[in-house]
Amino acid sequence: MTLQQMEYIVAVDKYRHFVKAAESCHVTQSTLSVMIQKLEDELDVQIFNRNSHPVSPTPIGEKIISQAKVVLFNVSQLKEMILSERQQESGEVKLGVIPTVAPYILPKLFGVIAERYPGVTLRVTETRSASILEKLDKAELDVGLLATPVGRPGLLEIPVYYEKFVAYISPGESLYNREEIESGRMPTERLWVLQEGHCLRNQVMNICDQRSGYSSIYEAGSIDTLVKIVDENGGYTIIPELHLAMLTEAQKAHVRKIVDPAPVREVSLMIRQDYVRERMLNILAESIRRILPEAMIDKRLKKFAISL
Amino acid sequence: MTLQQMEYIVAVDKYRHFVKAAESCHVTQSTLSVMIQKLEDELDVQIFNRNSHPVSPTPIGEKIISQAKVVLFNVSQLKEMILSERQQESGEVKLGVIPTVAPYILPKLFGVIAERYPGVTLRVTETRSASILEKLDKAELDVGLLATPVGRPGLLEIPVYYEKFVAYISPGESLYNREEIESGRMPTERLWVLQEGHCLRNQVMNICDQRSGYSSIYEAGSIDTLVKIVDENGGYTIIPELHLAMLTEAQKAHVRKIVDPAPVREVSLMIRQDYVRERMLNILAESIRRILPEAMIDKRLKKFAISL
DNA sequence: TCATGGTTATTGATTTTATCAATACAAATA
DNA sequence: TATTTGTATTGATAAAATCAATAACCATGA
Repeated sequence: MTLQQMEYIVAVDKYRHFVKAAESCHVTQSTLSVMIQKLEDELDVQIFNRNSHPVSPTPIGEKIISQAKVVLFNVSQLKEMILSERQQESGEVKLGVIPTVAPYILPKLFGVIAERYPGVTLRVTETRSASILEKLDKAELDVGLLATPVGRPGLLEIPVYYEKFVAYISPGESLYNREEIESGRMPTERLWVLQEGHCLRNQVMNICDQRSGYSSIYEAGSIDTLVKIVDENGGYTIIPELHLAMLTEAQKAHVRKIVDPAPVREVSLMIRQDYVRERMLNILAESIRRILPEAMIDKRLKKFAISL
Repeated sequence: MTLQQMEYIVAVDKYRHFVKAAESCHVTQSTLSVMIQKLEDELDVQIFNRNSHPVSPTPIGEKIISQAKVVLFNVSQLKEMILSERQQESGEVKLGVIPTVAPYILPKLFGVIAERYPGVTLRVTETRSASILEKLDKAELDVGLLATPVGRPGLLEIPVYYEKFVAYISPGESLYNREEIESGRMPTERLWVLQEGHCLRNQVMNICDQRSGYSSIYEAGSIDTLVKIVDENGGYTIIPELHLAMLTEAQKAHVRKIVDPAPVREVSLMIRQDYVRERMLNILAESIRRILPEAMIDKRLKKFAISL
């Protein structure tokens, strides 16, 4: 029993005439005759009555034809579904990602997208929050991936994951001896932070003890550099959870959990309010989440999230 | 796109392994590989990701597989439907038919049944009502076809059609000059009727004017004979509508409508109350009705029906 | 880095199937 | 009885599915 045979019996039922039905199927009448007989043999039922003029389906043939139509309908649905999916799952997306997220997400994201959505082309710009927001405004970017909430008029935020912060401490520091560090007990005197303009800098400022004045005068350009500075010069810094994977075993020993409360940043996809490719957004969100550990997607972390 | 290919992708999705899936489909792994690639080429989508281990469907592949399952389910439904229909539409039926119905129904009934329900074998006995009822009681017959209502305990009646009576009058009779004859104006003096035992005899008695005494002393064994008797000896008789088709053109001129009210007999299928093959009954009823003019199936005639 | 085992892809030969053109056959019509 | 209209049959051919063998790929542990 084949789809082709089903098309043939549906055609003969429609035209009540083998020759006309054969034409409509773009085959000869003999093909139709043979194939329908074959089907009748296989199912061991007579579908058509060739004695009556014009040819007509038997009672059971009518039921077979009607079910065959259901089958063919679902096949056509399948094909249409593919067309519509492909349409929605293809095209170029201009994505802006902030530097303190990019190194943890992008390398795998390209692979996942290429593998799962071969029709999608990512065109990524790594740049700081302010620049991403501006470019979204000007529609120079389709989507941004950055720390939120931002609350910018005309733009929408779609939270994707929540990332905890940890402290990276030089063995010389007094904090080093604690197993965990309470958020309120982090002096800013020996703190290294990113350059002005990185949103992570502001977040770090929020975490640390505001009573003490800032005295660390060196500002780094990337988390990697920050860590190296601490290694060389002592002091401490605050780094996002995902950076742990990039530390050596020796460096991991310098990491301390921050608690009470554990600071968390919310990372979201951002789009213009008039962005219409909802499906593309889902693809991005799904693909990013696929890269991350389950726990980081948990919305319950949101309550600890800090803003700029 | 073939059903076979759909089975293949469903199997690969199930086993996540080409070799195992191939086994389950009773083909080699190379066949599966080639066929699935062919399907992917035709649809121009990647259904599976062969890089991941174990092999896994792409997002669109998942949708395709799930729709393919729907199609395959439809096909299996079709096959099961055929099995169940064939079961219900086959077997032998012992049918009893009264003599004043048999000649009009049976010749075509055999043809219709053979053509539309090749699995059904009719075994027909032509005999009078009382004998049919008896044999139904003793389960020597499965179904009876006779004039109703009978109202016999343990038996069910399923009305199939309604047949008018007409008068067949010798040109010598005074009634012959009327275009139509009122039921009440039919004297029994010159009336020929069937032998005792034919239910039609009783029905005719009911139609005719009861005030006059019966004087016709000859009783015929069949409608055909009755008509010939009238042709040869004068007088008149009453015959069922379906007999008209058996008259010559000359004889048809001797036919007069009976009106006010037009007498009608109800013809029904009868079965034992415990008869279980409901489907077979429908087949018989449908096939009989297929033989008759539309008008005779009209239930509105029931109100004119006469009983024994 | 190199084998190794497990997995899928490729290939050429072979079998099976679908299709066609031509023609036979059957039924209805004139 | 011829004729027309329609379906079945048949033998040849083209297309396809399948197989066995083997290549290519890839993760993983030595």
